[in-house]
Parts: sequence; C-alpha cells; structure tokens
Amino acid sequence: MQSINDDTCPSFEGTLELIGRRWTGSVVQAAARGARRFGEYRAMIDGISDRLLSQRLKELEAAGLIDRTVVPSTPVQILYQLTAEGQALVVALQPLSQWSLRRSGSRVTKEVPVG
Amino acid sequence: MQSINDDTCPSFEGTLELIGRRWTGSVVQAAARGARRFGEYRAMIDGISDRLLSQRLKELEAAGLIDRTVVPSTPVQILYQLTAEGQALVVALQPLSQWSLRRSGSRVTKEVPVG
DNA sequence: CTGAATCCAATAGGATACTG
DNA sequence: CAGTATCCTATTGGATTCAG
Repeated sequence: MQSINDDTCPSFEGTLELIGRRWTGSVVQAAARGARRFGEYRAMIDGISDRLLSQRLKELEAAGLIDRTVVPSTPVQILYQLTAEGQALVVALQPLSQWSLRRSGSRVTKEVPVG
Repeated sequence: MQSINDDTCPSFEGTLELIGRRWTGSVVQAAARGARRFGEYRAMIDGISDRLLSQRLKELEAAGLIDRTVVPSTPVQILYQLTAEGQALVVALQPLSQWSLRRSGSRVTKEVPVG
C-alpha cells in the first residue's frame, strides 16, 4: 500500500485547508445563494469583518472559484460571483452539508439549496 | 430565507473547520483505507509528526468520528477506527474528493468526460 | 509501540481606523 | 460603497526530547 500523500491526496488536503479557513464556508454559501456585491456578502454573513471578507474573497478568486468583475457604472460596481468551478464545488459540498445538518440535530426535510 | 448564520450553517462551518485543519483529511482517509494502529497511520501519512497525529486522532475522537479501543494484549494494542458517523463522513466527502482530483488534473479511476 | 511535554516560529484572526 | 492599513493576541504547527 502506498502513502496516501503520493499525488492524489495533496489536492484533497489542499481543498480542505482552503475551505476550512474561518468564514470561507459561509462566503461560498452566500455566493451560492446569490450574493454578488461586497455589502451583500457582509450582510449575509453575520460577524465577519471587512478585512476577513476581503481576504476570503481574494483567496477564492485566486483559487478560481469566484470571479471578480468591475462594472463601470456610477458609482462603480464590483461583483463577486461563482465561476463554473465554484458552482461545481458548491454541488460537491452538498453531501457534507447534509451530513453536518443531520449531525447537529436539525431536520432537513427536502429543501436543497442548489442543484 | 434567513441569514446563512442562523442555526443551520454554523454546523457546516464547524465541520469545515474541523476537517480543514492540517493533516485531518489525510487521517480520515487513512482510517477509511484501513489504518487502525498509531504506527499504521504514521506510515500512511508521509510527513506527519507524532504530536500532530496524536492531536488529530484526539480531535476526531472527541467529535465522535473515530473510536479509540485499547486491546489488552502484550504489548497493549490501541486501535483507532471510524465510527458509523465517521464512515458516513467519508462517504459525504467523496464528491469533494472527486472535485479536487478533477481540478488537480489527476485522472479518476473511471474516465471522466471533459466536455 | 504509543504517545506526552516542551519550546519556538509562523500564521490566523479580531478590532479599529482610515481612504478613493 | 469597497476596501486597506495597523496593531495585537491567540492559535497552529514543526522539531525535539522524554516516558510508560
């Protein structure tokens, strides 16, 4: 049996460490639920600071999961939206989300946010 | 709907922060692949230190995902195995694992159409 | 073999204030 | 509105040593 850190699992660990940082899950979920502007994210994620929100958005953008667009209106609008990869991530995260919900005792009848 | 930090998503964030710590994904995967004794985990996870392996196992045990059993043989054996919850987690993590693999360009066992 | 203890460096995150 | 800059503390993780 070879080491599990050969070439396949580092990517998995990397993914976990990316989305395991504080607030990141919430930011991704906010994006999945339609947040686009900075203030929308901030309003949807209770307790997050500007600094961390900015940082998380940058990390997700660097990872190719969120797309930052500058709309030349007046005033300028900046939009953060999930890329195709980001949307695929949201889908891939759903079983884990369900698992978390069941564990925490909440009942999740049937409503699944995205998909 | 309500704020995403109402009562449902904290559990999700908590889960992400638990398995997002360094090595935790590897430890869970090692368990899923049959590791049971401390030394087996250590051998399967290249680069992890005793201290961190011990810490991760404790965290997973505290979360109810891994079960620690002392077998009174000579010398005493200590077994770390996934609980039912832990096994459910492994299953719930599979789509995320697949997503990571596709992203990193690795091939999945079965061919995945690119388009 | 299975850890616990200690020390240290790096990073993460919270609070606050300020800017184009 | 959409961030940046700073400061400061807490947490993390790596390395090494010791022990039952």
